[in-house]
Amino acid sequence: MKVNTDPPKRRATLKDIATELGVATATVSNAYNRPDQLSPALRERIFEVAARLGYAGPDPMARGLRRGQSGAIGIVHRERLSYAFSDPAASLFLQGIAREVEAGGQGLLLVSRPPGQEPELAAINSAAVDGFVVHCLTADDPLLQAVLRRQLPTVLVDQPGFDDLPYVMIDDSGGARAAAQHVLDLGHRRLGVLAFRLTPDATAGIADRQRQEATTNVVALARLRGYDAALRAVGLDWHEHVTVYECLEHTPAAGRLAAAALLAAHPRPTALLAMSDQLALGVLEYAAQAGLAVPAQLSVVGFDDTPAAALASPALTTVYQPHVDKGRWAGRLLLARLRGEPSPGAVSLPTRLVVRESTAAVPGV
Amino acid sequence: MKVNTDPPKRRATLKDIATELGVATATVSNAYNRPDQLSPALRERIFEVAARLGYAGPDPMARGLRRGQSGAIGIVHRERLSYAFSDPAASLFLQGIAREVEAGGQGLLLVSRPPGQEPELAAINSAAVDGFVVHCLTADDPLLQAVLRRQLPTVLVDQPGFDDLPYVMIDDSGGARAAAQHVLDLGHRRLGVLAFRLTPDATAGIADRQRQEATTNVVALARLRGYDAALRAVGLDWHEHVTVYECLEHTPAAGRLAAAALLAAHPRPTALLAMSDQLALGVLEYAAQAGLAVPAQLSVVGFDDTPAAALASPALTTVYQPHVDKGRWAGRLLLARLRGEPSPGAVSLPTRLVVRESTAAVPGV
DNA sequence: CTGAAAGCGCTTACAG
DNA sequence: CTGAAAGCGCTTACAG
Repeated sequence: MKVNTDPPKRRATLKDIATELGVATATVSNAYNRPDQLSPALRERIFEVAARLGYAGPDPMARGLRRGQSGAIGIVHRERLSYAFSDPAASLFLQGIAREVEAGGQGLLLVSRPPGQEPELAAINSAAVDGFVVHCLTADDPLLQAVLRRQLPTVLVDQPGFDDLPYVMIDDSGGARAAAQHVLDLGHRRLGVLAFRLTPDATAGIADRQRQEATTNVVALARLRGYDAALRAVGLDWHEHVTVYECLEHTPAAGRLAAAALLAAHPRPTALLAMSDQLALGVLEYAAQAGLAVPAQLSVVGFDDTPAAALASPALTTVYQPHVDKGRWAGRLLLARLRGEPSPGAVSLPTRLVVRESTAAVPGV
Repeated sequence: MKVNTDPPKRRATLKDIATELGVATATVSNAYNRPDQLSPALRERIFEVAARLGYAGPDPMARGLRRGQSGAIGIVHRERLSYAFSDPAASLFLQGIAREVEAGGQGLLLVSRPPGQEPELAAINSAAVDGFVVHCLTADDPLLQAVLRRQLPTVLVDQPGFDDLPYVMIDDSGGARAAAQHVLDLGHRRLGVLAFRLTPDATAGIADRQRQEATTNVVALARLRGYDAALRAVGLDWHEHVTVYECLEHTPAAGRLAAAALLAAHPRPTALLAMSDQLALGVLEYAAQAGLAVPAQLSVVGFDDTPAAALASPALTTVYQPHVDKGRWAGRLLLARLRGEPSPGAVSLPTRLVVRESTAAVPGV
């Protein structure tokens, strides 16, 4: 039922109500924000007029400007906006943040990253938030620079020790080391690694020694070092025994491509270590399609232990990391800063090798 | 490296830069927003001073107030914030919205819903957004009322024809009808339905005739009617052949509870129709644990066709709905309103029965 | 319990 | 190409 047939005009404001009622705008504001500051009767009259005038309630932007806070937490990562809902590991992590943030009634602003350079920064510059959680950006990423410039409380995830900002991370090198040691224990000596992008400007492909040494991505670096530590422990030389392929995306499709390239080498690697389950799942797909039996002819290890790892066939051997907890800690650390409460400056969470069906002894050993 | 050793003071503003440089604030503003309005040299000088003063860039809130827009889209649903990342169907839907929204550089604000009544509305009242996408709220839900009061461009999802707002929905009744007809064709005559909450104030349990007739949840209603249509088509009476159990949450755990209640009846239902895959997965879990063979002793049909449906064992027969497309359309409709472009007032998307392994002929027929 | 005043930080016509 | 002025809509001390 439409009652109002007047032409639509500008929206009613606090002031309109104040004028209508002959009171100060402060009084109307108080009706909304401090009920104890005026008589119940007056408050009622104010709400009545507000309803009649179709007042939408105090404008969040004006209130935010005045109060100096927005009530939202910004989330920034390298990928497209939709990645937050499509990548299993990202979803788990964000679920953790959400759990912490929802308790305080804050909103979660997923900052967009449209293709192209300038607008991408613009999204960060124009995000009306009280603080940021930054996921997995390298120190030299312009996105991180843009966030830093905002000078808002910020917590870094998977990016330790930058600019005195609090951070939460996992034991990447320990997890990677356990993964490599596992296949080494099984007798494998020719290994392939499916790595994340080593630098922000990466291109997909085999990463040679020089490329590996240029790595700025701390997560990738920690994991490479972890793998290497396992090799050293048994006296094996990294460059002699390991080929690294750099993947641009965390998707099974990228994993398939990497597997194809890695397995084309002679002699062929007998074990592939992937830096994410999504990539490892792609290896499984490629192997199935290429007629390579896993684990009989090829061992595969993932990283993350997302739900899909256990459901894959064969079930994926992988490194568990506590995604949800990582998110919760990121949320907690940021909320604590926002409230001026004390909190740890850094949180490091454990990882753990989960052995399932995708790894076995190297053939003929 | 810390250079600044002064005590921290208030953050620099446009005005500080203008004063420092002896120009008008408008000029500084133009340096950021309209590069063509001033000489490159002056613009450079402005940025230099900005950097020296540690200016964080134009304040998003002030800019938003002035411009009358925030650059963010608000998402509202009934569940907790983290549900967006934990429920597979919700994730797919949000992924669709994100895809549309990211192209325009907007952010996505997930509006929090802390427990309790007042603060829950407060979150909606204080969300600095340009418009809302409202997912699956009944017409009588206070949350929806709060959104409407904001008088922002809004699109409704799975909630048709309310207050002239544009909406996108799926063919719920057609999908449900196909599901019921499928089990009817297989000879089943005693059916159980695992339904969503029928009204906002629902409690979990068997919903009797009166309760069913009180249904305000349009999705649940459309599906109940769809199931019923299939029964009518073969001359069966609804209340004689169907028991409905109302579930409060969309989780396997809720599905297990419902299955336990539904299957405790004598004679026992031989087919269970669930309004979501999550619930159906719970039925599968319960059946496995109770030693009931699916589909030999019990047929199960889901709704959604989330990825888990195909991976379940037995693979779940279910009704496919285009979650991602639903999100994309919701995004498109809202963006079109925001831009003043013409767009459809309503979009209805098809559903489709996907027969897999969880349904079979009723025993002894 | 109520109200006048200042100001949050910016952008936008508009005049020069 | 540059600048003075108005105002976006609100909240917060503060005075009465």
